[in-house]
Amino acid sequence: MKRRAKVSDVANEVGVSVATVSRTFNDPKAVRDDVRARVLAVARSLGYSPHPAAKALRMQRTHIVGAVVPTLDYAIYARMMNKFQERMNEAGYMVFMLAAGFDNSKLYEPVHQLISRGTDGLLVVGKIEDDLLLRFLKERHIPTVLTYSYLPDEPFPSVGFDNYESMRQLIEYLLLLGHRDIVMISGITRGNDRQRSRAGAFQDAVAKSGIAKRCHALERPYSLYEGAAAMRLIRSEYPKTTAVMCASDVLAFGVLSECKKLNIHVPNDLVITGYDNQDFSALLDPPLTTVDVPAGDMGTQSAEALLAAMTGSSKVASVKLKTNLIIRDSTAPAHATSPALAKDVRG
Amino acid sequence: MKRRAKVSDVANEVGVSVATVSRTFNDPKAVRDDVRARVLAVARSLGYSPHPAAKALRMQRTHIVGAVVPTLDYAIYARMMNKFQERMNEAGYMVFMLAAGFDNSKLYEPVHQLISRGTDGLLVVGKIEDDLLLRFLKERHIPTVLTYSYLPDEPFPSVGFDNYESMRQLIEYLLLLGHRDIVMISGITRGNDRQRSRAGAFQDAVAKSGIAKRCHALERPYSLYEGAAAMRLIRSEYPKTTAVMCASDVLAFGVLSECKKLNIHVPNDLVITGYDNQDFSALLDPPLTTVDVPAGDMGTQSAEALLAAMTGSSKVASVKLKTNLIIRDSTAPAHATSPALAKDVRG
DNA sequence: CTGAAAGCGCTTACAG
DNA sequence: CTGAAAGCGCTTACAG
Repeated sequence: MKRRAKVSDVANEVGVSVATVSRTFNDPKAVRDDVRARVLAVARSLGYSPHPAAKALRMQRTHIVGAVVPTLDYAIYARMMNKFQERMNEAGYMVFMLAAGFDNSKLYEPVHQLISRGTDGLLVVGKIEDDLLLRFLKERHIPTVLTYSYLPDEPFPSVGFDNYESMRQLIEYLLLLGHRDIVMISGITRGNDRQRSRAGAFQDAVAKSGIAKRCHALERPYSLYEGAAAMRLIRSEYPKTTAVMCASDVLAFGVLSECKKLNIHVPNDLVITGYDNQDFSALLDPPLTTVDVPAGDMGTQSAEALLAAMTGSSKVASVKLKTNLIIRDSTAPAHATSPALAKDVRG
Repeated sequence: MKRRAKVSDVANEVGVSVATVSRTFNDPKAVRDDVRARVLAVARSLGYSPHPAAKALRMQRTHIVGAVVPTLDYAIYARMMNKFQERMNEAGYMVFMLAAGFDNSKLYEPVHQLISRGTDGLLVVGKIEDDLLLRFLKERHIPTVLTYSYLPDEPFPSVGFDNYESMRQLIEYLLLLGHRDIVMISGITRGNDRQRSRAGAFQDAVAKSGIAKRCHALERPYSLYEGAAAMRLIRSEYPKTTAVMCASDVLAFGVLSECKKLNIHVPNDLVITGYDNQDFSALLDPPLTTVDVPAGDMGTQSAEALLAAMTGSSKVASVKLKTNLIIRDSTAPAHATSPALAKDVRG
């Protein structure tokens, strides 16, 4: 079994001190050109790379960051994390991903463990609603960036979009199309600021329009089957409903598939909207009106922000990303509205 | 800023040596009951946890493992990794995930880097087809487990299923239904033993049935749009096709959505099959015949195998997991076949 | 049952 | 430009 090469192995073979070997890598211009060249050559031939634990111990930096996401089993997070990792790797960092569930009020235990294992920085999806964790991060001065939501008033910089505003726009569009009996299916709002913002946008808009009594809000876990089940409930409990707004494309997919079973025609009998603009959404039948979310961008820019926070000099600014309302046939104004109106909204 | 507590902080406050503090955690019965209690209490109040880098340096074990998956952006891998992580965390390990693409012949560079960063063990999706990496893992004696494919002849233990056999069964079923003009759309086979096995099962089966000339195989990256595009090609190039077999549900979803656009009725005009049994597959219209893959199980059992490989005593046995043929309406024998025949195949 | 001391592999202030 | 030495925080063989 071949032992891992260490600085002293390289130093011995070249005939210099370990200090010189170390400098070759960490402060190259401090060592004479020909010596550096010889060290590099030997290091290469021995397959030397610095022992990460030794380096981390000495430098008090692990070059590891933690990323707290609700789950990996959701395309948007997966895509975001792919990009985040890519950028962090480029910068010499490794990323520990922690799938911690959707409730950010119970983050202390898992995240504390993550940090105890040694991380230089932290990325968290959404607002941290766990005071214990908030205090811990502050005390220990852990560089932290929030992502997914744009949260200018939080104690940490954030890279994300405006969940409230994007949902509000979508609702305005449905109101413009003439819908007044609307049901929203959001995700579980406890410990989840994104879902709360989206559900809140709905409540506010229907209240403002004086149609709160005709509208209803449901909370369901993200899943196709929950979407389908919710649709059955809507059909029996709120039969006058003309529009179902889902806070995720996955829920909308479930609703749509149930409509097919129930022989409810979309969009003629019922209009459906989603959120996320997943790949499949354009290929559903009918294609889904939804909100496009810049997952990849968010990953890259979150990495940028975290790197800045870790170098630590100046305060890192939050970044507000744009969403796009994508109007497709699942809300096509079948009879109710004129093409002119639809065009007006699109523009 | 609160400094992180270390052994000497605890030792000082309790009035014992660092050795005793260390023993309290690593060899509790070697320290007197009352002393241990006092140490524990102080450690707790100081929020002490051993510095991971120091511990790793001293023990020459990081308690970190690497997991090499093609991408996180695929439900099956995500679900598998969720379970793998869960089990590894329980056992005191952290998991570094590396999204390394689908071509396992180009794994050396990224995996070498991963290992240089310090990992006690390695999980790899599929067969490693990179000789450089194979040699490196052997030389350094890195405990390694392969997953996804059951590979009894590889130099490392594997936890997975039989891609060839499961696809063969599906083809037999289509042949039994009377299909003779069949197109398979597989993923890219280069550096991917799973796709090669599935494509190989197809080639062998149609050759054996003497219908190779009437059948065709396409290779496409995993994506909805590639599936849709492939369907357009099938329609124009192979118009006699009565069955399209896809090596993933995602491709099948794309094919199905294109059929809808082209006014091809499934299953009456064309029969479609997938592979993976993703959540959405049962909710497509029509629901998709596919192969159910035990993603969660695979994750847990891979963790078990890797833990065993790292304790290292005995040789770890490979585990063969079962797949299930799930027959749904996308292959409903519309006119061609009798219910009796279908029943026969299901049983 | 307990403590003093060595050493894991690295980096860097200090002296030359 | 280079080297000897200290020290990052831990664990454990050794001595008592």
